[in-house]
Amino acid sequence: MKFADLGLSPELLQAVESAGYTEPTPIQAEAIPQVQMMRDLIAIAQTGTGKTASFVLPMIDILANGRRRARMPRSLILEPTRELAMQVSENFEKYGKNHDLKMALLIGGVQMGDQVKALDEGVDVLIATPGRLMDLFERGKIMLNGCDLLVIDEADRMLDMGFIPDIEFICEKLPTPRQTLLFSATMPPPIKKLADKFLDNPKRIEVARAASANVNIAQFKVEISAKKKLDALKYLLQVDNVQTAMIFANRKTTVRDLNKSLRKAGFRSGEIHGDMDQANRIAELDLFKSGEVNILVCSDVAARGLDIKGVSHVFNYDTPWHPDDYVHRIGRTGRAGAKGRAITLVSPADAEAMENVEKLTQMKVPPFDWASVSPEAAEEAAPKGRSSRRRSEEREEAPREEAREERPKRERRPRREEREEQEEVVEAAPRREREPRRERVETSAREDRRPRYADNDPPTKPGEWNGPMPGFLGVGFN
DNA sequence: AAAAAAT
Repeated sequence: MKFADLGLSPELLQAVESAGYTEPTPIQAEAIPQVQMMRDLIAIAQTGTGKTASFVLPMIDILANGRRRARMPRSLILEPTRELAMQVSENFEKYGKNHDLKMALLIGGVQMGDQVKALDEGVDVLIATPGRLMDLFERGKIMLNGCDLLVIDEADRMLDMGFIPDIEFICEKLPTPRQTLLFSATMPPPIKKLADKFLDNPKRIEVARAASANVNIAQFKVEISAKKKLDALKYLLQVDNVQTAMIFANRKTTVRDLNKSLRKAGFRSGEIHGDMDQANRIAELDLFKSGEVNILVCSDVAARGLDIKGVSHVFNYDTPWHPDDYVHRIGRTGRAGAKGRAITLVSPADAEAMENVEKLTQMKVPPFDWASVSPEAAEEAAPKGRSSRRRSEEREEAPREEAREERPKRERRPRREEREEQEEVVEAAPRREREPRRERVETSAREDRRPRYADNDPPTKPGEWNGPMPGFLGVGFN
């Protein structure tokens, strides 16, 4: 099957080809003909399956016929987050470059002026997050009665975020008959209900089982105490051939603190979470995409759908509360057939969440194989000032005492305490020692952002390895 | 328990 077999217009095919694609993904091959036939569609698909192009491509051809009118958009795409909306608009630009189509990106956190101006001039497609769309609608800036093609993307995520009432409100303002396409990774009952109410005899397609993890992603866990997570992470960032990594944490405060610590330690890291203003979110994402920053510390704002090329690693600094999010997070790597690695730091507080992840994915995540670390890399990354031999002796003799000595004396506010301890560890390493590592990461990131072990890395299987992790990290939860 | 989304 080739894109050329799908009955897309020559202009569109040219754009697809110049973007470097010749073969549609399974969801594209299934969905595109349905959209072309103007059928309603329920597509159950994970992100990273080529879902976006499966509606963007046929929409471009549909919208090529007909004319836009002021304030009356002809089609609407709803996205749960601003970043996803931006990404879809980039897709429209890429694939619509040979067409005279106008779009408006309606998201919060940015000035309304340009959005209103675009609406006044008339657009073919609106790409929006619900909040800003509702806002503009209530201000009388948009008429939705000419909008007879609707895409609800990431419907289950919209549900999680409490957008269903907004979506129902919007659907009621749209004309009938119209064509409605609904994309969702899962089909919880409220989404089913939404589909029954607003879709007409939809064709249902399903490409990958929900929560099935990509075989190109090698997954590992590191069981470790909460206070050693930072050390373990910094160590892994150096010894696991990390080119480009996204590091997820459960809390925005953790994201901030972690990025600070990593930068202090000389890593080129950035951060993204929902408390940052939109300009900063965009700027950080751009730095990461350009490679200027090769480590992005993120909240779950970045867990779903973001398609960034060449992410070699996903780290879960915390195990996500909701097991679905685990699948989404690790799906930021191993994209488009590339191999990726996903490493989750599991403290006792994370243990239950990890069990839920393993239940959901029906797979045991194997322990990280410390024996796979090359001795040179291990030596370079280990804390300075002690020989590796001495470290292993310490591990045998008195790991707990050592940990206790370093601990600040306050006992009553454990969260503060943990943070202070992290800072201390960072300060302990002499500045001079950190420089070479920085150089090394920079050059490798510029040359090739994809992981190097593409061929010899085995897919994840329940691991047999039960050996020790480096002495300074201790073993297991201790 | 968190995060996201309009101001």
